[in-house]
Amino acid sequence: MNERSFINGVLKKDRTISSRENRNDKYERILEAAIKVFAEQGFYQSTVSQIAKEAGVADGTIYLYFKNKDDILIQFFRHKTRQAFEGFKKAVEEGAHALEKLRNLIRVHLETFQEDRNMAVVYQTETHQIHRSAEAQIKEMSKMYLDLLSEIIKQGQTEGSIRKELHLTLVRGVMVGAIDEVINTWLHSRIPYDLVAMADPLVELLIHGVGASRKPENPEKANRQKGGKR
Amino acid sequence: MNERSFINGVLKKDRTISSRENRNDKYERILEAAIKVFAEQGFYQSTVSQIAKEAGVADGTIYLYFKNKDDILIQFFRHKTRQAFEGFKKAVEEGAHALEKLRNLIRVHLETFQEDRNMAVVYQTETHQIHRSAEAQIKEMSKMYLDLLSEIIKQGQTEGSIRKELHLTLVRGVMVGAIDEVINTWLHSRIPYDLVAMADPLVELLIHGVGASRKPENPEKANRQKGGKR
Amino acid sequence: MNERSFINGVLKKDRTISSRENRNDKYERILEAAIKVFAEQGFYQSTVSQIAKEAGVADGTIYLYFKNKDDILIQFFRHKTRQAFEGFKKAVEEGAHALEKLRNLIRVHLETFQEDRNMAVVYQTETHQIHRSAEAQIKEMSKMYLDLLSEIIKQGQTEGSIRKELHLTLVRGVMVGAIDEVINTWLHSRIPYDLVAMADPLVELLIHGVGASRKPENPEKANRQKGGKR
Amino acid sequence: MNERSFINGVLKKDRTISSRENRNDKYERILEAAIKVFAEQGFYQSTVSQIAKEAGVADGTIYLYFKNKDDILIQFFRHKTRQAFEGFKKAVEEGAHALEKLRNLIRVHLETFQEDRNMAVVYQTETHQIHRSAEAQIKEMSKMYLDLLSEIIKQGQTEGSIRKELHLTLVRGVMVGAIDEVINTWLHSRIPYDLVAMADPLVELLIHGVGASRKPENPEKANRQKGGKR
DNA sequence: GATGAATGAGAATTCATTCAT
DNA sequence: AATGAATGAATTCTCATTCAT
Repeated sequence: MNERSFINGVLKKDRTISSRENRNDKYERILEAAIKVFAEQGFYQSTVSQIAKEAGVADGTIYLYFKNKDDILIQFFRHKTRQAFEGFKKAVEEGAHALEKLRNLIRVHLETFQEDRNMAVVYQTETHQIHRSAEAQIKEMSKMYLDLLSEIIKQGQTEGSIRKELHLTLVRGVMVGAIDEVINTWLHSRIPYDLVAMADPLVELLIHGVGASRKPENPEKANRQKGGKR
Repeated sequence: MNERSFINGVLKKDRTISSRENRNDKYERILEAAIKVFAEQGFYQSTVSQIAKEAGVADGTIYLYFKNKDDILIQFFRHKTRQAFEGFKKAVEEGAHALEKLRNLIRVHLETFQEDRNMAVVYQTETHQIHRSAEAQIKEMSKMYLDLLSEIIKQGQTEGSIRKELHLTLVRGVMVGAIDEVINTWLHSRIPYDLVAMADPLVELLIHGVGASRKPENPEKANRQKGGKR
Repeated sequence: MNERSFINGVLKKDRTISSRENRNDKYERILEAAIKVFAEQGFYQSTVSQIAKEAGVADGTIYLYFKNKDDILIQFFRHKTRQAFEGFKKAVEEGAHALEKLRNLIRVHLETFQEDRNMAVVYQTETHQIHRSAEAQIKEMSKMYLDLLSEIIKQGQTEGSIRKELHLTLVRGVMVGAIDEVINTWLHSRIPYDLVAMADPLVELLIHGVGASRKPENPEKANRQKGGKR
Repeated sequence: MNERSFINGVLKKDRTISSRENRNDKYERILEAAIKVFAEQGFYQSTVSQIAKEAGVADGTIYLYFKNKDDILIQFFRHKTRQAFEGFKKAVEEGAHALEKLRNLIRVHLETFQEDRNMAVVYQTETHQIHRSAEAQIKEMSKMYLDLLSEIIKQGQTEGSIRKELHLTLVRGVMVGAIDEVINTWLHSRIPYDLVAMADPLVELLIHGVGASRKPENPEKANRQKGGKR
């Protein structure tokens, strides 16, 4: 940090931060409250009043920070989620090869969702809705995640750790679905357990499959897939 | 019974059947209309009036066949879905060994959802939403599917086609998630393609995994995690 | 009864009665059912369907015998009630002098209402409503009763058994109100008792008042009323 | 506190009061409007929209002050009516002996109802209707009034101004009924007259009865009642 | 005459959003 | 900026009445 940026830092702190932090603070508070309420009741069954109450602000105050109710969900995907994804990206970058990257990704993903259960619920719930105002954000988010995975898979195929003949989209789908469902199972489980502990077994499963033998048990099928004779 | 009354009898029968069929017909018509509307707009954004219009009946008629709006969703899960699951069950029974059963299950599942896109959308969407009233049905449905899968997996482990050391819940979760996501991808895809064609590659992937290497070089470790250094 | 009318009677019985009685029968059944339902829930909270069910007929059948829901109430006042009043009139006629007539009236009134509790409830409840379609009937009914009383009172004043200086309307009002309230008390009482037994004490009270002393306890007031020293 | 903030303080106070008054004001306004509408059309034939219009507020505003339509009626009995009854109680307390108390009660009662005709109509009408939700309030109200009367009657019997042998419930019933009917007659009369003027004649009538002679005109009856030979 | 499915007008109630303070 | 009372459009649901069978 050079002098300049140091001063800026101080000044910012002095001047703006207090008010900006207040602003941010209220924005965050409302967003957090909304996520909690959404997680408990679902988006459509939640009312703006409930969110306001949970956030400790007046109903009208919500509209100083969000355009409307839909906008809260949009911002959730834009900020909360994007923020999470920055973490994902970083974790991936820290992996040396594809499989390590995959493992890192899944680990942080599970960690992040375990740490913020409400976020996890809202994410899992509202992501499956179509035809909504937050659609664009969801798609964008989804794309970010898929792109992240795509890169890993492609790298794995280049490196030889992932079978080259597999169709990218399918592999990606299986991975996404599997991760999703592991989280869902955890969310709906009556008895609490450590979600992150599922990361490594999950990765192992994705890589080696459930099959007991490496050889396709069924030659015809294997031919059909052209994935068999290895 | 003279000829006259015999004819009357027949006519009456005709009338009765047609009217009974009408009744059934209307129930089905409304349910089908509702599914269409739900698929297009989501449950909460759909109005009873829209459903009535789509079904070609008056608003009040809906309430002759369904207790309230929620009940329509409940009946969807109770009837439409249960019906589909009967098909799943039969397909599974027709399989000789575990892997064949799995393949059969996934095939009919994809077939069924491909054939009734609206049903697929509503199923995928509303299953992930919070529906206090339909919760019981969704849980029951979900359980049926999971039980079906559990049986297959256990059989596979007995038969030796599925690794014995894998945790049932995790395997099941990965399978369910993968299938779900394959359907979701298909539903959201802009370019239409044959969903059923995904069945065999999907099964292959689930069984053999994405990994290129034959065996986990270190069985125990591989299972646990640390399966990387090969 | 001459021969002619005897034959008529028989014929009527033979020919018409069966169908007319059926007709009458259903009319009565519906009316009775309606009164029961009205008594239990009040006019506005009762539905035509409930009445139909109680009467054991289809909803639509109601409209073959009554113009609409309001009409049922109107007919209640027109028939059930008029019928009761015929009995009242007869009882009054059987009295020799005014006080006996009064006693007779009150006795039959209480008897009739005790015998048909539902009728009593509906009568007491719906009579106090204003602004309804049955208004005309209620007024007519009410007038009949008031006229009956008026005649008795006037006769009593002529006979010397009722103070001449009392205002007819007031006396009538007090009598009507007192009877009404005695019935109401009985209707709302948790412990059942014989309503008719109240008749004589009630009459006694109306005639002699609650006061213990012969003379008005308060001369001035007595003067004001000119009803005191007798 | 400087002058400025002092002024602000005052202003705030002003504002607060005015706003609090507004709040109260609106509650009262809606309640008053509702009573007017109920008086004109009866509870069940009145719509919330009509009340809102009469009160000059939006439909939704009603629900800021009342839980639902029923609640308006409940509050009517809880507030408007209780308020009236406080006045009754006070008037009774001001009477020296039983008969004076009775006269006072009846006078204020008639006064109060004459002054607020709508209240009188709603009271007389809805008290006799079946209102599941308002039942408790009506009962409570009714009990207050009956208790007031009971005390007076018992005192009168102690004092010797009311015949000891009379049954409390009957006496009370006759009084309540008579008062009720006097009010009803006034409410339904086409030609307007002074209701309060009925108070004294009514009391006189209740005390001395309608009978011209103090002696029971009919010995048997008198014996039966055991109210005769005094 | 009898039925009861169908209708649709009408009512209560909710709630996102606005705006005066 | 913050408030929260007020709004009124929108939605669900009921039920008297009709009418084809």
